[in-house]
Amino acid sequence: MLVRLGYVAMNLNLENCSPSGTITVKTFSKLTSEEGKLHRLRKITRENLNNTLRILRYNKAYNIDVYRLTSKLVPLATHPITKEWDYIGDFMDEYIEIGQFIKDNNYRISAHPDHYTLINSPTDKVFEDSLRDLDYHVKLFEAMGLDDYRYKLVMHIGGVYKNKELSIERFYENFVKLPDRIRKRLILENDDKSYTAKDVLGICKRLKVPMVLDVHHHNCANEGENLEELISDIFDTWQDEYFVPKVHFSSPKSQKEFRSHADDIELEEFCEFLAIAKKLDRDFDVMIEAKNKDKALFNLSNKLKEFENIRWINEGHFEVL
DNA sequence: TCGTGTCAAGATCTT
DNA sequence: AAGATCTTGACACGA
Repeated sequence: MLVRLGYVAMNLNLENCSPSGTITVKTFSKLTSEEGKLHRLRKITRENLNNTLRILRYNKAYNIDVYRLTSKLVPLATHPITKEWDYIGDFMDEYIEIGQFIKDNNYRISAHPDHYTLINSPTDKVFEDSLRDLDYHVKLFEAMGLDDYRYKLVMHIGGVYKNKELSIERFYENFVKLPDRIRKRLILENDDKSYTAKDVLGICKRLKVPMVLDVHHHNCANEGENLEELISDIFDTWQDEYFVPKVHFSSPKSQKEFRSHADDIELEEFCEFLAIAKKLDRDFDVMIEAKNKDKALFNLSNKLKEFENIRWINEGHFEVL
């Protein structure tokens, strides 16, 4: 059973390498000339794209194949205030270079629109804004030349709006309404409050969409069902996919702040999950979601070296025997 | 330069 | 009905 590790957006080992630089609307609005505004947006975007490439090269050096792009690559991209700006056309060369690097190395790259993106909202405006945000993510992937069967966007189901059943129905309705080029990118993840792994599994089966299992979220929100009984079906949602199943993993910050992410990954917990997954013996990828980002990945990976039943291949790959 | 309040966005909980 | 909270990294501003 081969397992690959990945991390999210930021790299803490590289200095001055944020891929998420931005500007506030307030500051942006204070700029007087159109030229100055454009200059500022372009400067930030150029730095973000450059730093993304630096991170990807770093990943290459350390054999890390799995990585999530930040949603903040382009500052204020979906805000009406920048509507006139062609953030794709202005950086076509950079997008192509990043995309080519990803494809040349056969990396598994994803993105995760944030929790304001809610396609099951009963409010039209919220749905429209969400559509614009999804469109932004998809445009970036398209500009990078990343196809829709390998390069996915992970999304949650959304709000409950006092009636879960109706809200799931509205999710189905709005999901099929999405343009093909957006819908085909989407895969779904259980959240830590509203939609449990069991809920999302049902939705994924019906829509024939792969499910990302978030182990920590499952521990936060479940109705007594355990992973052993769900994981086989969850992994089966990846049957026809190019990549193996993907799992998100984080550890609770504390007993009191259980839902918050800890700095690092708790080894024991992680091994418990490996034992559950080992029963299926299917390869899968793990997205490490810890405050210490890449450092948390290395911390975990180094500890796994010590185990007899693990054949450590490199920082980003190991085999469970 | 550093510390801290604030920031595009929605939902949900609290009052 | 209005306001606080969630959650987050980074900005922005004032000391």
